[in-house]
Amino acid sequence: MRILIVEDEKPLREQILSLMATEKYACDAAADGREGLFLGSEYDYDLAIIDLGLPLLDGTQLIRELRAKERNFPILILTARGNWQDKVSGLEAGADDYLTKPFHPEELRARIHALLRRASGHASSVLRYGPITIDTSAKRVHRDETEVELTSFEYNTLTYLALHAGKNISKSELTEHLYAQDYDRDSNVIEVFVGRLRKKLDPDGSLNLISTQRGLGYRFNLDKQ
Amino acid sequence: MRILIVEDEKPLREQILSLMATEKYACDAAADGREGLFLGSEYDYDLAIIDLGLPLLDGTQLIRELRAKERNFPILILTARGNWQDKVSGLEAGADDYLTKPFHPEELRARIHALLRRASGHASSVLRYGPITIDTSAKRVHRDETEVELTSFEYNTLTYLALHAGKNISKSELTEHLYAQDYDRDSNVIEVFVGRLRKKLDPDGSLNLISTQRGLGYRFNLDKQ
DNA sequence: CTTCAACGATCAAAATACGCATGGATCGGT
DNA sequence: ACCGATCCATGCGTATTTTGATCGTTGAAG
Repeated sequence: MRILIVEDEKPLREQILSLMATEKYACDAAADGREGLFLGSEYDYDLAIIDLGLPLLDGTQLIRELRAKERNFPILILTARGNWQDKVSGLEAGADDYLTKPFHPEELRARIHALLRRASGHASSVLRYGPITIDTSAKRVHRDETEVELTSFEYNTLTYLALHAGKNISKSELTEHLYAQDYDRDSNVIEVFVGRLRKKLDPDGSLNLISTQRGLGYRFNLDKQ
Repeated sequence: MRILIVEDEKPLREQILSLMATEKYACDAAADGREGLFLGSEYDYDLAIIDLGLPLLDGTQLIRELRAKERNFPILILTARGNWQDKVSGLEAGADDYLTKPFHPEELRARIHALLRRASGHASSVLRYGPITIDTSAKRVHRDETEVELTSFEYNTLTYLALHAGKNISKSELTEHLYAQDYDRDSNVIEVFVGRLRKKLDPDGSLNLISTQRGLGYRFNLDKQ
């Protein structure tokens, strides 16, 4: 999952970044509205966290411009306590949720979870695909009642593929969503991780868990239940 | 739009109901959790507003049971001021948003807007041409319910032709769009790929899927639906 | 009606690109 | 410094793409 953070106050920005890091999300950060607009236009994020009070380009305006450009990822706005008018204008501009500063880190974590979950059209935090079960809040994976130990990259790769079950996901889409900015493209990390996932989750290939569409990408083949 | 309201305090319930009425939403109201569960299981709502502190069946539990029954409409929860733990557990149970009581009516209106917009924001990426179906986000092609496996060049050729259905597309236009830089002209790759597409998608020629305009190019013959 | 030339279709072989497994290097946390 | 996680380089096997040769079609001219 790749997340954009637009926050001008450095301490808060750093705090959010480190929180996101513990969650193993790939993050890009911008310190003002204009930079945020640039990044948000450039990349396809899974979520954006935007402070409404921003230099150079107001948060509300930033959201409007992003939405005008068909950027449809969920947006969580941060507002100073007390002025609900801000929240309302932000939501009307196209944000999906808000959080009042100061906030409890745990709450931010929960809101982000909820937004990402909702954006992928899944209500419950446990995803079930036949014998494969992914608990996104505990970040644990089971196959037929027995837990499968995954590293965080293996987990992220699996989740991204599973959330787009049935779709062909290109390797570049995967790297874009699993890694932060500028990543060396000519590497075969993705192939390695897909290989590991197959070995761990479907050693004998009987599930045909992840199939490769040569030249197009990978596809997660189990239906959500 | 049909909305479910589960709120035990009558004055607040009435207030929400009248607010919804001004928005022209169709509403059902329940005064306790059990009634809410009954209504929520029975009908397919577009959104639910649920107070967390409910008699007979706790709000969090109610949400969990609804989600377990595959009720995937967005849920907005109402909580008493101050205890963010409630919100968190509600969101983890499968809610999408919350509002702290007391709230400003204007704000409730905005949140509901945002949720409904998000829920319906599923722009279909499926192109349908009679029996031929192209899912551009999954990069998969079907003819009459059965999937047709295409290689990436076959897929690209098909999509370009389909997106310009009814028009004559010259071979040079195709090469220009399918290949990066100037491509060796005296080659018959395009003919080969058109041939493959015809064979895979319309083996007996009954659809007249792609006709050739001698000297002009090719034409995709099905109308978009 | 036949002939001819230009164009397109088809096929199979050759060239290429792509993905996979493997093992070792490097990174990062404890 | 250690250990596991992640990343990278290599070579191999194979699906895909490309090519070139051949054959079929078309439409116009003779």
